[in-house]
Amino acid sequence: MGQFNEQVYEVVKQIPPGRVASYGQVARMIGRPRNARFVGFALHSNPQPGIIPCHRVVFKDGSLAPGFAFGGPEAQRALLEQEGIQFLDDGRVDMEQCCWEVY
DNA sequence: GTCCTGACGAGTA
DNA sequence: GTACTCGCCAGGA
Repeated sequence: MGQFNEQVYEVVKQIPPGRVASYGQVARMIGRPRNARFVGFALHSNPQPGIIPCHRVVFKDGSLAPGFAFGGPEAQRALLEQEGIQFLDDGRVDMEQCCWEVY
């Protein structure tokens, strides 16, 4: 595996509870602003169970991929709600309040 | 070994 | 405002 995936995991692992990050944001953090695609692909390809909170990585819009792998979008929504993430009426994450800020 | 596809995002037409 | 294309890397067939 290339370091790209490792970097992705490293960043995603650092997302604190109650916060979400977009694929593009993660991609930008690892120095690959155009690799947002592969951020999601990396998580899909090699999700370390219990280490990588994939559910905290969402679209820039705040919504998730159509074919999620947790067991349905409902499962993810439940997980995010448990962490205190607020959902909009559209069923999207409130990126305005929950977007992960890098220190 | 080569070709194709894949959890995105931003720009252009 | 909507639709389409390009960019980028890695893994599977």
